[in-house]
Amino acid sequence: MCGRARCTLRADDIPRACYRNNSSVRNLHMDRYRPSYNVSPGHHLPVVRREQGSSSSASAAGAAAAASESDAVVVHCMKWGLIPSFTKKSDKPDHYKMFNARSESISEKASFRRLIPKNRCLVAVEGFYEWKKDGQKKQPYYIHFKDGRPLVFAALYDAWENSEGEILYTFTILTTSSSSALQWLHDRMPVILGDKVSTDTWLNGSSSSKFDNMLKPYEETTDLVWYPVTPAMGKPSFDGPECINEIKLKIEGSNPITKFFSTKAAKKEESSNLEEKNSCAESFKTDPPKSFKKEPETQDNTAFSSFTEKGDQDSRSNPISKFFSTKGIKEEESNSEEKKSSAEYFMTDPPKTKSFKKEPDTEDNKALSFFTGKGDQDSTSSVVHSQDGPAKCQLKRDYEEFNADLEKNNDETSKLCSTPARKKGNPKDCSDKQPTLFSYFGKS
DNA sequence: CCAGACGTTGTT
DNA sequence: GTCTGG
DNA sequence: CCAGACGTTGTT
DNA sequence: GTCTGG
Repeated sequence: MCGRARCTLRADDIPRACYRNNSSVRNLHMDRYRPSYNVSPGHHLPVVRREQGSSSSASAAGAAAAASESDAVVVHCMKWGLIPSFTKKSDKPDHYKMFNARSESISEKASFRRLIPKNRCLVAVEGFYEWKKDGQKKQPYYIHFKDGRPLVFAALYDAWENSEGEILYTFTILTTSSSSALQWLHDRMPVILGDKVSTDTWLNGSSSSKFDNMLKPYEETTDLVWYPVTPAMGKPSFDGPECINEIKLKIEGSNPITKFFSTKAAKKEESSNLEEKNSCAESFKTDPPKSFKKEPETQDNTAFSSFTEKGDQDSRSNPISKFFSTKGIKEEESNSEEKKSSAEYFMTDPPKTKSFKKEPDTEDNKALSFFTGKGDQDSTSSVVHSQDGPAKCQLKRDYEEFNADLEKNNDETSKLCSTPARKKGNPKDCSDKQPTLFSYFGKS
């Protein structure tokens, strides 16, 4: 499923995130956008949809753009949680009813089928959250791309006129079965479109035969990663960078001896687990050894400071054993060496923890500070750092610089902007396996 | 014909 | 709006 | 999705 | 457990 996400992207970065590199872009209702580390249904998010009015007038000022109408898109801020247009005006909109749409059945469901021809859109986010159940306990994980590039979800939107005559735009995110790598966490995941071709196919209203084969679990096992985060973010009002701070999971057994053995067992198991390929694995792969040899980091707790509450940190009950139960596929041997140490770096937390806490909605200024992507970028890329070493570090730097440039050049062109064409290799190559900045910024 | 539904997730 | 059920 | 409430009478 | 609220 997908019921919670992080979107702190700058408005200006959204078209690019959705591979709309050349098209002219118009913004709509973007003043309603509030970047957040904890977005849930009922909140606004920017989506990218085709400029729908008759194609002709699209270029309000698109002189220079000269983009073909067919390429014109709108970054339109809508509420997450579909409210079909046929909803009775008297009804109170329930955004939690249809915040997801099973991709396998959108062509059969009355509420979604009607949207397929002309109401497709894309949703870009930095990552999303998924809860792993452990009996009564639920441990949230943050899932994102290793290189920090935004995820692009396939979505459908609709417009509904409420009793006050206002038109409410809402959208639903398509889901599919989980990739083999994420199966252990959850059986459903959002449909992730990983390259320009697929986003084009989805946006351009191609027939079912064309798109149904891309509404599939994202299986590029090397670029999606994850790690456990504070259970405190389960509270919808808990917002800020601390939502994505990696935490350590506590081992269940209290007996040291038990711990010892379970840890060993864990290492063995993990290493052979398929999950291992994803840096995700490192989250727990490294945990057992860490908690074993080191102290639990009280730092975690400090991260919570922003949200009063009591000891949410009791997440310690998370049994490592749960990982063993995963039906991972056996594969390679352990190489936990480097990965292990890597996890250590994660704990360095994002700078602006303080500024964000509480009242994330206050004003745009605050939001803008996030757009710069300075602080939070670190935590995200830490994974990159640890996993892939120098090479990826470079990427990260490039990415940041790129963003910096963007900020300088595009800040004032939010209304209508067209990005210069950047000829690059075909996007498909890049998006596979080892996504690079080229794959992200490149265009066909 | 009219009336009523139109959804997903998770859990059991 | 559109489809299903009665 | 998760979090949090889950109630009435009577009095001020 | 179940429903409401965010």
